[in-house]
Amino acid sequence: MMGNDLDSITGALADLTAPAAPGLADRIFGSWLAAPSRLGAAFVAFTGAGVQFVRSAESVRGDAGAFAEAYRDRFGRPLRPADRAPAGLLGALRGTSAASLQLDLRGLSDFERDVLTATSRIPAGQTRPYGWVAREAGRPRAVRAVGTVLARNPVPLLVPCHRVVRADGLLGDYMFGSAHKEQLLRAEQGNVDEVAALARQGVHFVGSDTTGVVCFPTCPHARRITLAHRHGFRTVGAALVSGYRPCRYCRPAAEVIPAHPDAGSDR
DNA sequence: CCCGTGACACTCC
DNA sequence: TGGAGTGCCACGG
Repeated sequence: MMGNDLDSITGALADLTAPAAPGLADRIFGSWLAAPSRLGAAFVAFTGAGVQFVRSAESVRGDAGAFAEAYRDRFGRPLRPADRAPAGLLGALRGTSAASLQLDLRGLSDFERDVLTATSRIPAGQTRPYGWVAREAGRPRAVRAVGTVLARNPVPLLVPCHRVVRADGLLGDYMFGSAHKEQLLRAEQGNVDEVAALARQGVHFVGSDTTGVVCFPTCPHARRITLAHRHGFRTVGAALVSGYRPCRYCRPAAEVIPAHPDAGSDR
């Protein structure tokens, strides 16, 4: 923690000089600062309710003005320099402590929030396909819409959209470029090369014949299956047919298989 | 309100 | 086997 007496004093003074409700100031402007992240310097905008907007400095050519302009385009308010960072922000940007950081996601649609929430549940170093996020968000067929939402993720790095990948094993696109997507996954100890090698063989799921559980290849359970007991599958269905059940941790398939054959002629 | 637009997925040759 | 074609859904103009 970085608290000290000076911080306490200046914080108390700020409270005295700014007696208005924080919600009022939030309606007039947002606060911004620059901070180190796993993608180099990053610009961060926030309100009293939490972090609202994050962009790598590189993506705006290191121009804080361009960042503020992008913020204004999106949130309709100007930015003002902050004197201190929200609790937990620096650790979260660094990827060391992802917990206890408040996000201000007001203004997003329910669908967008659900997509970001599902995405934030993907552990570091692991990946899930877009279809998985769609299912976890409660709209199993809104796969393309998930991509649209993530392309506009207001808080990349904090909501780890770089962990959402294509079902065919390719990493897919990324707001800051797919090279950075790969870089982030490697930094998180993701088994990027192993997954790619499996995908080239048509394997997208891995099961253990001792536990009868089938996982995504990035699942920690999958990664500790010894070679002798490891079986690859192209689809979850193929694994189920072989008597495997989906891992309850990485959930490569819905617990209850929907399988409503004729649901096309509704309404 | 219709239409075009995607960080996708699945099916066929 | 992989690339084109088609289906998909949420949004914005």
